[in-house]
Amino acid sequence: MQWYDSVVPEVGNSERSWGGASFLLAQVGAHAAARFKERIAELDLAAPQAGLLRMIAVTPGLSQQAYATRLGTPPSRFVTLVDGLEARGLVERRRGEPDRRLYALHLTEAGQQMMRRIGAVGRAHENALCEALNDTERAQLRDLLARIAEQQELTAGVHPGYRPRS
Amino acid sequence: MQWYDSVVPEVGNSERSWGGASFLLAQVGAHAAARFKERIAELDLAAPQAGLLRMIAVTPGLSQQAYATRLGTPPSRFVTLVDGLEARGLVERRRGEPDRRLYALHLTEAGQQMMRRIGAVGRAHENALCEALNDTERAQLRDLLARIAEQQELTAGVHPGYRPRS
DNA sequence: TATTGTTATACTCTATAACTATA
DNA sequence: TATAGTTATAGAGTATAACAATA
Repeated sequence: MQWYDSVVPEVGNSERSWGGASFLLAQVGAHAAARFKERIAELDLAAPQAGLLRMIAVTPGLSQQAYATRLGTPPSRFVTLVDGLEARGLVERRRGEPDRRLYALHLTEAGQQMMRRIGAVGRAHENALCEALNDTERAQLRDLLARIAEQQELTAGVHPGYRPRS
Repeated sequence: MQWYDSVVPEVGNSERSWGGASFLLAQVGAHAAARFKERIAELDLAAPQAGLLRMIAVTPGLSQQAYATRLGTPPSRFVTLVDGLEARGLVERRRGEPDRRLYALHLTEAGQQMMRRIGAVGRAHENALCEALNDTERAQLRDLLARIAEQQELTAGVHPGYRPRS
């Protein structure tokens, strides 16, 4: 008998679906996101900002449109996101050459420093979240989740929260 | 080399934290929630409504306050949630006896029928989401997630989305 | 005329706090 | 005076669509 079975011993199959992998995934996933949001807020960042910083760090110099397309974000929302990072001096808009319609995005020095702090936050978060599992089990979990992600055609490193909700 | 490693081969440790279990959990968890939202929308329900219906099905007859406390939801939001379900004839408010300040919540006949349809949706959702895994692996995944949930002190069957965001 | 980026606006969801009724 | 539930209102976050600049 598992923990997630024990609480609803008397109900039928329909209610029991809450003990399935899909509900646990949504539940624990939302918990993970909430805890990360708390930690990243201490750097005065929102989670989507941290995700964008990381994407720029990994693949710098693309146009705003290119990043927005990769993330699945509507342009107007993406502009707001970049505005916040640029106002804090973490990201730089460099006018396109020769096509002056586009802006290539780059991390500033401060932005690269921020990425290192985000990395530290991420590692602390990972450890706190997986405290119940040993190293072998964590690897097992990563493997199972990665296989689901691949089969569901999720893009590595891109959180679905960037996509429109409708 | 895993799928989630292969995409960012050249970057440092800070950016690599996106391949950790915690990011995969948030990512796949958000995906699971989004897919469930789509499916449940075909029954003209929002996900939080389905979760509340299920809680009432499992433990009927409590006061609104009791449910709201269990879910961690502010009273005003809870009222809105119940209003929607009552207007559709899925949930019934029964005036408290003898304390006429409370309303005990029960599923109507239509509400119980709806729970069966939700159960079918949930099973289809589970199968689609876990298509990449065989039965043994699904059990493994449930076990790992349930251990994290327990250590993180999550309440079984209660999605963190009911809690205030601040 | 098409494309990149921006701004204006409206909509959805939710939290805070004031309010009503019962105790 | 305290508690259960409700209503009013404001705020955050986000999408739609119109717009300006450049090609």
